[in-house]
Order: sequence, then structure tokens, then C-alpha cells
Amino acid sequence: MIEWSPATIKAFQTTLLTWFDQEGRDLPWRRDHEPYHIWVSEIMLQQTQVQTVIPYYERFMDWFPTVQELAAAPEDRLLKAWEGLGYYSRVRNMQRCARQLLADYDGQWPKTATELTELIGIGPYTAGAIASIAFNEPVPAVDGNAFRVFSRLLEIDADIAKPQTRQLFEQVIAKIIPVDRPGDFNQAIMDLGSSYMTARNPDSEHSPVKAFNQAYLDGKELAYPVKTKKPRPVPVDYVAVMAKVPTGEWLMTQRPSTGMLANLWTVPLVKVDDLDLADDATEDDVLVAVSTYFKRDYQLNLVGKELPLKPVSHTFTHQKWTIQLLAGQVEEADLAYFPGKVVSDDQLTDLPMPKVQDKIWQRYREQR
DNA sequence: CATACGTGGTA
DNA sequence: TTACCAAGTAT
Repeated sequence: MIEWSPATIKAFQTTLLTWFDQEGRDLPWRRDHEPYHIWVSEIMLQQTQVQTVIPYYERFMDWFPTVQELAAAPEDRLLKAWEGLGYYSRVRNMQRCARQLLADYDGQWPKTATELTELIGIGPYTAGAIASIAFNEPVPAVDGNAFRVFSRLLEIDADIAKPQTRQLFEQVIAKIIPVDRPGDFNQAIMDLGSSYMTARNPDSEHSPVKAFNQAYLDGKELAYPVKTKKPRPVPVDYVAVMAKVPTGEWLMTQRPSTGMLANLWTVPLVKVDDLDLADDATEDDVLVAVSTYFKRDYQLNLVGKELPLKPVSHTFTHQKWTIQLLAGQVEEADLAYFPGKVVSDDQLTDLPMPKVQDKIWQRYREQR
């Protein structure tokens, strides 16, 4: 790792901010410095690209213009606003944060990164982003871009997958961030990281900070940042039960309030491991086992028929689901023991559903 | 500290 | 298809 002299730091600040003033992106959440706007955008942007976020941000502000309206929203409406963005606990934590703000802070945002970290869903990165952009506090906002940009500029070879490494980067950046324009500085780093200094296809030759990019000057750009790999997703097999009741309505289940896809809606998904089937089970065996499962857990009589469809495959960060589809009819629907409800085709669109459910609908329509 | 937690894009 | 990356936080 190299160190910069005060003169180099000054030159870097000037170069970066001059570029940002001319080439910085015009984004919906950059129209003002309202902490609510900065907060919503920063939560959405966690692990998510700008292009994906823009339409979600516009609609979110339309639905929930203020902290008060967010705090009062029904959860299905909340999840509907987030549907397709992923990491759904983000939006549930946002509502908890909104309520926390109204109850404990008189609706007034704290103005320092240290205090902001106390709020639910706001970690060190988001606290730094809000504090610097909305309140001009000269603190770093160390996200993936900052890790990548500064690891290359200064040839920092600490493993960014380790939580401890954040401290190092915060200390380094704290010495470089300008006290007069910390928010613009942090945003400029992000713009740089998503344009000239991308992970795989950087264009440092034309970068405004080319002269400061030690890794590039040494021809070692792609060696940074150093990051240990994550394990492969674990395979999990499911049966999706496309079941209708006599009225023609769908049987829909709500996911548990914790864990994957919490509180979202899907057709009943039965983990194949929970069916205690033999290794050589046939499709008929699966059908019988699912019917037994429905009777035992839901007190429902399911008359199923197998659908010889290609299974749906869906990969999450840490699990890879393979889902076999099953069609069925449920006789007299007493739903007292069923963790869900029956829904007409028209009402389906009101339910927040994950992408994997979209894939299940698509596969079902494709071949029936 | 290591792991859980979504989705879309690129090679 | 696989592998990896993209404005992280909670536990």
C-alpha cells in the first residue's frame, strides 16, 4: 500500500470534484439533499445497481412521500413496493426505522454518522452516506465502489471480504475526504467506481484519476480489490403445488415472517426433503406424498395430478432451488389450518411475490 | 466473525 | 450452465 502526501491529496480532491461537477450523473435522488430521499435511495442501492433502482425509487416516493406515510403503510403495500428488488428485509427494516424515528427522535433525523448507525437498517456505509450527503459531515461512505477504487489507487491488498478491513479503508479515506464537500466526494467515488473503475472492464486509460491509479500504472489493476470467494449455493429441491379450490381460486401461502422471502406470497412450496421419499421415488410417489403432507399439515384433501414439466430453477445467493410443478384440486376448502388464503386471478396482482414465483407461473402457463 | 439474505447482468 | 459482480446489514 502506498501513501499520499498532502499535496497529492489536494490534487486528487480537485481532480475528482472537477470531474464530478462536469460528468456526475443526474439521478432522481440527487435533486435535493433531503435526508428521507437520500436514505430511501441508499437502502435501495444496497447490493443493487442504479439502473434497477431508478423506477423503484420514483414509485416509492409516489406511494410513500414522507416518513409518516411509510411508517403507516400496510406491510403488503410495503413489500409490493419492493417486489423484485430482493433482500426484502431492507424494506421491512425501513418501516421499523421510520417508526423508530417518529417515536424516539420526534421525527427529526440525527445528523451524525455515529447517531445514524443506531437506526434500524442503517449500517456504517449508509450512515456515512446520509451524514455526508444530507448533513455535510466529513465521513467516508465505504461501499463496494470505495473498496475497489481505493484498493487500486493505493494498492491496498487487505481482503475486503473480512469485516475488519472496513476499518482500514475508513481510516485511509478519512485522511483524503475534503471537509468542504464530503457528500460530493463520496458520490464521485461511487460514480468513478461504476464508470472508469469497474470490477471487470475498467477504462483507466481515460479515467480522470488515471495519474493517481497506482495499480493501473503498475499494470496490476485487475488484481484489486483482493476478496476471498464465497461458497457455491446449496441445492434444494421443492414441489410447487398449483392448487385451485372449487370456486376456481388459487391456494396461496404466505412465507414465514423470518428467513428467506419473509412474508411474501407463493403457491404452496413443499421441500422434497420433508416428504421422506425413497431415493427411487416416482412422480406418482411424489404426488401421494404431497397429498399426505397437505392432509397432515393443512387438513386439506388435495387431488393432484403431476405436470410433466421441466422443473423451474432459481438461484439465490446461498441456495439453488429446483422446483417440480404439480397441479391439483382441493375439495371443500376449510382453511383453518392453512397458512395462507384463496385468491382469484384478479386479486393475485395485489400480493407481493418473489421472482421465483414469477418463474413458476411462467412455466405453468408455457405447457398447459 | 461467518453466514443469511434476492435479483439482474456479463463472460 | 456456471461463476462472479453490483451503492450492505443483521445476527
